[in-house]
Amino acid sequence: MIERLLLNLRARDKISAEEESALQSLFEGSTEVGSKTTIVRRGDPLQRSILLLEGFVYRSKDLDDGRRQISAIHVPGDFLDLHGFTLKCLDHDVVALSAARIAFAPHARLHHLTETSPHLTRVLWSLTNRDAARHREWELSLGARSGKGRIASLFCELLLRLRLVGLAPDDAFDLPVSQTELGECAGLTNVHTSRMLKELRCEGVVDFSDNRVVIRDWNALQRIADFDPLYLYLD
Amino acid sequence: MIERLLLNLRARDKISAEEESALQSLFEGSTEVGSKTTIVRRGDPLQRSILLLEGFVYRSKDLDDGRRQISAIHVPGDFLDLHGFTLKCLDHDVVALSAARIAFAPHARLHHLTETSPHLTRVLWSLTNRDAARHREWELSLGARSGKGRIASLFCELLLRLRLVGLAPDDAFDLPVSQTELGECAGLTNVHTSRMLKELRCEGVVDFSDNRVVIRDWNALQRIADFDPLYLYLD
DNA sequence: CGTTATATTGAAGTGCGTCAAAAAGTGTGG
DNA sequence: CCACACTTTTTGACGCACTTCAATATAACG
Repeated sequence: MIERLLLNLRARDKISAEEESALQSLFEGSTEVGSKTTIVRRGDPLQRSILLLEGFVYRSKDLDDGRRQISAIHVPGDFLDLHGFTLKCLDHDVVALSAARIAFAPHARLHHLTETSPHLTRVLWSLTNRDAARHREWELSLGARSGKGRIASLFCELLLRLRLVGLAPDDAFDLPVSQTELGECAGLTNVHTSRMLKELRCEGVVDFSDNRVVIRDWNALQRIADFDPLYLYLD
Repeated sequence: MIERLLLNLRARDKISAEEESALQSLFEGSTEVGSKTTIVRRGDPLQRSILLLEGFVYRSKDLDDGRRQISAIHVPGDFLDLHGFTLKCLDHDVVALSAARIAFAPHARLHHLTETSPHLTRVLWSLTNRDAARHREWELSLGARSGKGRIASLFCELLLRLRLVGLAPDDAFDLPVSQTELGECAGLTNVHTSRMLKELRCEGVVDFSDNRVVIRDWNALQRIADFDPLYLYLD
């Protein structure tokens, strides 16, 4: 069940067999949620953290004028709200992009883990720090990259993250987002997102259609994004 | 020496007297660094984390075309690179905005702390999670707020953070940044930053000049920013 | 087969960038 | 104290990336 989480963790740290089973026992049974379900609501008190097993999920924040910003996209093997363990509530919503399967880690068990395994505590801490690193890269995108560059950068990031958990064996992967949602990641309107995707497609760089990203020219995509994977801490 | 750090921590958690001295003993002697000094360079291997005692510091990332994005501003009492303890190196630079005084926490001591105090470990973990929450809010700013709103939002955030550590007793505070640097926080050019500041000044909302922010109409500033302090987790 | 989401395209508007020059401030050495 | 160089701020004119509005097309679905 936690294989993909382990792939994530082992990209940076050694996890022993005993530690693996300690992690395993963090979780109680898994659940299915439907597409567009709000999994965690901003401000709600939290008693558990959630691991994404299958499907795609985003974090988002809203402004009063109706504008919305997606601040992260989560792929299988990601914790959705591990930061909620120390923060007690979230400053943002967590919403399913697609149908998803999730597992719960009660905060009491996480607490017990921090009391008994300093190493695993550091490993989980590190996971939330990698979340933050991706937030910083998105700040760079939103503040400094062109529209096309933001989309290219997002595709580069997702390819590497999905490849790590075995969901992008060749240079292609499923991505169940509408162009509107993609625009909400990139700080663009759906209209402009559509235009930028068309350009990327016509230039033979990347093709996004039918909820699937097919990368045709990885070097060109990285160049357009000015992509440097250091921030993903995948070694 | 760590009074301001403690103010930060105690905004969310109880810290006992023994814990206070455990935190105290994390640090070895303090140092002065000059304005514009790069304190930590992206990619460098790290053996210690740094606490900001006095002065202002930012985190920044660059693109090849010369554009730069500041992803965070740090105020006294902030850890600059506590995330470096688990990440081993940073994905961004850490640079002094003004002359600054810093103290060092060797990673060996942080490691020891995680082995001996689960509670303090969770408390420090929480600090990095609050960093990430600010990153998310900046993503919202950069992706969805207008130029004026981004600047207003930044001023709102800094007021509350500085007030917490006693550096904004009334609705005003020192902020040693140029308009170019302010623009690099907000994803704006120095020219447009200047125009937005002029508007805010002429509307009687906030006055930024001589490296000092004077808030004239706190309600209007919050309204322009669509500011909600939940993400600062100050309770 | 209609009904509703999503994607595409066009035309026009605007917030912000770019370029350039002037004005104001800051520091240095004489 | 002034003279000088340098940085920062301000202002104007113009251009462009992206938005807005609106219509059409395409796909998804009961």
